Amino acid sequence: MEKVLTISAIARRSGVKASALRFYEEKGLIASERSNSGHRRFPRSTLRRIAFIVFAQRVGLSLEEISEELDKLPKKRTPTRDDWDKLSSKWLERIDKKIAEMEKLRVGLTGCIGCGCLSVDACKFVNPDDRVAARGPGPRFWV
Amino acid sequence: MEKVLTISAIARRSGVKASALRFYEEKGLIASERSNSGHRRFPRSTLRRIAFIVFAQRVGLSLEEISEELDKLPKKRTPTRDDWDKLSSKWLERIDKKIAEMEKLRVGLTGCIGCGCLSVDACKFVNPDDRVAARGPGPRFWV
DNA sequence: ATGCAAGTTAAAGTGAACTTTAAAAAAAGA
DNA sequence: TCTTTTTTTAAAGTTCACTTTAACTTGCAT
Repeated sequence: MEKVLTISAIARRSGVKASALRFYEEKGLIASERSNSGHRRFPRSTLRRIAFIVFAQRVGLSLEEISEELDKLPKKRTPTRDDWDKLSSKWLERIDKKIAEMEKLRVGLTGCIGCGCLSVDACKFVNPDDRVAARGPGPRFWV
Repeated sequence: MEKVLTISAIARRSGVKASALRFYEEKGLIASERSNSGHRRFPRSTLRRIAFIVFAQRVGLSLEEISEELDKLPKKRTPTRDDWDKLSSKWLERIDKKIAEMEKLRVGLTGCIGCGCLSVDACKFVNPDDRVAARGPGPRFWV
């Protein structure tokens, strides 16, 4: 069991492509030392970090948000299970919020089918006020 | 109450920007006649169509999927409430699937906190097999 | 020694869903 | 009539999360 891992070893064990790992490093989400020849050497703890990233993405966090979360981990020592647990607690909120939103859509949909109100004027689920405002250019996401 | 609406009227009533409406028309999601001078004139039924689009997006359908759904509407006559209801039934499935996925993440998260297994090797929620394969370049989405 | 796999970088490309820009024409209000 | 607002088009720009490409250097096995 090696102490450090190459990029392909990390990729194989995490299921995240090497190109994505380089991208994450560029964004500061993970870090590596270099071998004499300049090749990346990742500490084993990187695997847990990547697990966090992947899970957080599924929960709906953007890489920027994930980055902010990861910045809360202690820098001087290897994060303990407790450190990780603290970050994850935020996910429950997020997950519950997502579930709640879907439930709301579900109720809205049933309601709209029931009353036939699927129109911009009447249906509060398609109402502008109910949607998030676009921030800047690019795709608009409906939280 | 006018029979046809200008693009700004549609934008105001739907909360969807004129630029997005033009984009939707380009993609064939909505259609318009033209005035003598070449200005768009949308039939009132466009509002309902846009309501459908916005709602469907919140449920998680892509514009392409939405386009396919809209193509199922009758072309010869104005769609009835029944026509719309048929399309919406697909949403319930989709919503329930989304809710189920979040519940799964929730259970997984609780489990991972409980057993401290948030690692790539042990946790089935961050396991590669559990994730969708990337199809082509671009962002990867975890269904 | 030779050859191939694996690693490096910077820069450009990708896909979705739009937005912005620019230049010109038409409609509406004072 | 004059001015302001609205609308038109085509083309280029934007964001996110990566991937691909190209040109090169290293590592490892034969």
